[in-house]
Amino acid sequence: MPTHYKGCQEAERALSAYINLIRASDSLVSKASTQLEQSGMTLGQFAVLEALHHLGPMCQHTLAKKLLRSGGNITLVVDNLEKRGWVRRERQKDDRRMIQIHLTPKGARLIAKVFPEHAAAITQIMKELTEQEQEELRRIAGKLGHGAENFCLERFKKEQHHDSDPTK
Amino acid sequence: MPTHYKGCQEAERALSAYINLIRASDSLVSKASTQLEQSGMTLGQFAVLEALHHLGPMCQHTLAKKLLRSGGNITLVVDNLEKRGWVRRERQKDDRRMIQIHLTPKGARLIAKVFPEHAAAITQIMKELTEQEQEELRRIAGKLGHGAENFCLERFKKEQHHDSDPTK
DNA sequence: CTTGAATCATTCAAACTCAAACGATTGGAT
DNA sequence: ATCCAATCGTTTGAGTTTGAATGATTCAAG
Repeated sequence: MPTHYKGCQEAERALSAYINLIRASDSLVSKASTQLEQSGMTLGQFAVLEALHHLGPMCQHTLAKKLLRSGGNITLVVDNLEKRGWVRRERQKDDRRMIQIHLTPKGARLIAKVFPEHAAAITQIMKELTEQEQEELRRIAGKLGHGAENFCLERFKKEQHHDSDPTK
Repeated sequence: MPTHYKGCQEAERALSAYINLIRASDSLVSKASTQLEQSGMTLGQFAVLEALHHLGPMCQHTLAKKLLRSGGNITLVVDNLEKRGWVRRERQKDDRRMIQIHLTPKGARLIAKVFPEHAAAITQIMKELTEQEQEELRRIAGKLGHGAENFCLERFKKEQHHDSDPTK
């Protein structure tokens, strides 16, 4: 019996989980991106629109933290969203360093239509797992991505359970 | 009670799992990349070296399929690995369309040193989960990334348990 | 043998991402 | 009031990835 048998088992278990996790994520991101392309938007653009939709206007720095992206990245995504007329920049009066990003009516209509579609697509894909497996996946993956707050879900629940009023 | 309550619950469960999965994956990839940077290589470069290390020489097309990357991407990664003297291209005689990628002795020494380090780092990160959680994660994520074969793990196990002979 | 489809690698343009450098603005310390 | 550090958004350069176009090679059908 090799002296390092236990370490072996441990590494096997960890690496198996690691690889399967990343492959599953890649697979899902790929499917989600394809689905969103039909609506003419990027996954990154969707993420920004969704954050604004569920959390209201916010500055780019906050967006970057929420979405775990670099500031430069947010600048680019917001640029593209602005070109399409889905968001607008609004310099804050009290602190002119910040720029609040607002959904335009056009952008609000779009995300209000696309989000349920996207949610339905994800829900459909997740049907490959049982309810218990989904719960377990949520719990276990949550432990690994610890810093991550489920910001969008919090609001999503409220919105669905007792229709939140859209008047900011 | 809203009529769509059940669909709601379903979507909540699916989206929670989806988001946590992607965040966990991002977090792990980020940590893994940082760890590999110390060895002076990219995650993509590591993946290619690791595949060659555990599966032996293969052509770029096979690499692309194994690693779920585009052909153009593999060309670039192999270019960079070749510049560093870690792999060499060898045109096949029987089918001159294919180019087999071989580890150079230098590359073989490198991956033989780096892989255990990287495996140890992943193992360490995964300690945030219990053994049972790792098993569950492997199983559940495996269902989602279904097309994905655990090619490297298969060989990794053999190698560790009864030192496979390196003579191709 | 010749033609045409299929396979494989390369190249190129486009998009996305990050990190670092930069300029503008703010707020606190002196 | 002035200076200095911190914060915020933008720009730039480098790296990664994809998909489409291209060229080389193989194989099978006629």
